[in-house]
Amino acid sequence: MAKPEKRDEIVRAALELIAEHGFHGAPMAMIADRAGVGAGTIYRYFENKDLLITELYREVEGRSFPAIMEGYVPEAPVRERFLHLSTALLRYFINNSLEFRFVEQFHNSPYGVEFRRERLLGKMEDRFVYRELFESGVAQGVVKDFPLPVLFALALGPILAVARDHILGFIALDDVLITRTIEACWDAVRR
Amino acid sequence: MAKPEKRDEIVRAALELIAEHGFHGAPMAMIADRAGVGAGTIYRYFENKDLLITELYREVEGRSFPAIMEGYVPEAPVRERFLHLSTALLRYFINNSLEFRFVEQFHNSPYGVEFRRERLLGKMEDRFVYRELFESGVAQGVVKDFPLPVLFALALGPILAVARDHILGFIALDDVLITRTIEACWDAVRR
Amino acid sequence: MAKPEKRDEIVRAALELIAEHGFHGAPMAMIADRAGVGAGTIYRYFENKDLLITELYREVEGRSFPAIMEGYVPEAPVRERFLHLSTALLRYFINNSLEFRFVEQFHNSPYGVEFRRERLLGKMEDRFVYRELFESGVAQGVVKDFPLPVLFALALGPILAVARDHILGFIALDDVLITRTIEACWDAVRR
Amino acid sequence: MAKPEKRDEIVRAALELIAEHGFHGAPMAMIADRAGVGAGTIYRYFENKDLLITELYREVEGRSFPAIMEGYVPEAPVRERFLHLSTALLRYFINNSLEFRFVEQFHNSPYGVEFRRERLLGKMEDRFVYRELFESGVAQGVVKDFPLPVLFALALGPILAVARDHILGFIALDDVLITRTIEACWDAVRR
DNA sequence: GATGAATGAGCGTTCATTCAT
DNA sequence: CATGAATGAACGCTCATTCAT
Repeated sequence: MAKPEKRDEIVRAALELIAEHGFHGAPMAMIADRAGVGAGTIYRYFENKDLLITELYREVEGRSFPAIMEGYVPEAPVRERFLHLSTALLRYFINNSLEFRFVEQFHNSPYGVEFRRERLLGKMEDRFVYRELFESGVAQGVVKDFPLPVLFALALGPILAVARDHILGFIALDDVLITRTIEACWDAVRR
Repeated sequence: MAKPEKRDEIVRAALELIAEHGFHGAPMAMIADRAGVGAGTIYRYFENKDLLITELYREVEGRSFPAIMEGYVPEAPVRERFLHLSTALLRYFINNSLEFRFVEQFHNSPYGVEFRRERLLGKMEDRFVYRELFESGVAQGVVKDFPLPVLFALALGPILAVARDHILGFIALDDVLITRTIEACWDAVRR
Repeated sequence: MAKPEKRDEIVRAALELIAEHGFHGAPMAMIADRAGVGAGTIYRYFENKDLLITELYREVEGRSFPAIMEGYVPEAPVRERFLHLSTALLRYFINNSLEFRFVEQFHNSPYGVEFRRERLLGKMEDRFVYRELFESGVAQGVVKDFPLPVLFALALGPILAVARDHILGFIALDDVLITRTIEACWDAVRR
Repeated sequence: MAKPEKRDEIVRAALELIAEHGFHGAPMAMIADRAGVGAGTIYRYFENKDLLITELYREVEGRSFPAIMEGYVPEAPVRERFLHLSTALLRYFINNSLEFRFVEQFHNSPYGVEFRRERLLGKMEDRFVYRELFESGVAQGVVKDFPLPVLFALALGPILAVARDHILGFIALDDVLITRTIEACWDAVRR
């Protein structure tokens, strides 16, 4: 087994275990086991558990970006672009529930606090598109004039909530419901 | 120190420590210490740590109910009632950040999963008012016809998000911003 | 078993194991085992392994003092006093080989370095008597005018060496040989 | 890089690291690194770490021999020869502090015990000269009639002690002090 | 009823050694 | 021959839980 494959196996195993059982339920030995790797091997790729988790987070965070940018038309009207991004994001969460649950775990953990600010300021890739979108929306007078974090809350808060509920089996989001939900989010941010 | 006082001290200490440092940062010995109680004493009131935490959760969950019900007029129009409840809830979170942070921690933890269903079904006190409100709103045609979890997501998702951001110091919610944010949430759910 | 007894058992077990097998050969679990105590119990008495070892050292270092001071006559001539102290010290080492070997291990270890200075400056109890003795000896012109560390080296270097050899079974020190050896040490320091 | 050079690099690296940081601070990987060699390569030259260290010891022990023999006159009087050897040895220790510190570490470690006997019996090169010297000294009646280990202790114990103190910076040995110290050692062994 | 000393399973991490390349 | 990635046993340490007092 070549080098990058082992790293990937470790990352995948950590993602799975943390998504399924939380940070408590993912000891290094268990991650190693699930990755088909010796316990010490993890430390060849990651200095310690904290760094494994934060690197995993960065990796996972980046993965949604291409998904939401596919078919994105920067010249389209703000509303269209909002609907596109948000629909794609919700779909991505639903179709990648491991990633979604890991990220949720991460955000509500000691690790996540330091990452919050950069997310709020729209410094991460996917947030950055949203940021630009909101800023031009506000400038054009089609989006309510709120501080960025409030707009993020209005747009993404419900998306995260319904994604969570869907993944846990409390609702079944189909195409129609997704579309309507995203449109309701638009109602929240639009002027 | 009489019996119920000890129990209360333990609960208070656990709330504080978990809110401030997360579940990791709140060993039983530390909780006992902060409560001014012997380590073994906790086990006279709570069978084990899990039960301490879930009981603490139930208690904390119930506390917001009186706060949001104060001045609530069941006969008022749906919109008015929604604005009242949501504003009161957001204010409660902001003014009781320990409780808020604990509940957030709880929801994103192995403990929280089993509690989600009853929340989603509006079985907890405060959710129950919301549930009735949404149901009558839908019946009257003033609220979008969504499954309950989606309405909860649209209404409460942003509230939780802005409360979090406020408590962490990323935004400063004043009366005006609170009102406008809640009105935006109404835009999301109203027809 | 009452509290101080457990602490003493731990200290004794650590002393034995380190004396017999060196620092490598004395894992915490083994110390706990030999002390008849749970592994975690050690940490109720000592914050960590380093502190267990340095506290053990301080304790052991102090033990030789009463032994060498017994029958010490501060008014006696320098030579007499030197012979008394050194003989008593060598006897103490021989009769307490665990302590001796532990201290030897300690001095030649990362732990020991910081303690060396205070020993050299005669700041420890037993060294302090020697220091006074040498200083008055130099003042009276009966001891060679050397820096203190050199006098310590001349007096104690051979004592440590023969104690080591005796304990390891390479020589058999009897009363006559002890006396003659100490007198030879006096020859080294006397004018 | 040819074979013997690699071996030398490994030996040098091990010497440096152990002298500087002790046995704890010299993992095989670090030795390999410092030697500019792969970790596995060490095992082509040394069966395991213990053997690397003991071989290193034998090598280092031998190095002082030429230094002390330079200018040694076997026909000179015992006193002269003693002063020559001991002065040269002390100087060697001071000028080769890495070797000195390694050897000290070694002696006070599980490794060192088995080597003590042959040293005490004067079976190693440099000890052998001393042994002969002492034996002829005793025969001539100019050296005290002690068992060999006691004579070694009286002569070398102080030398090791002052070398240690000098290297650690607690005293500054200059030519005068060296000479006087060695003469004091002679006082200890001479009749 | 209350205590807190004692416990030991389980954690994250290190490192001497092996072996496929 | 040389490599260095991989290994896993063993380490120091934590903490939920128990139980003698």
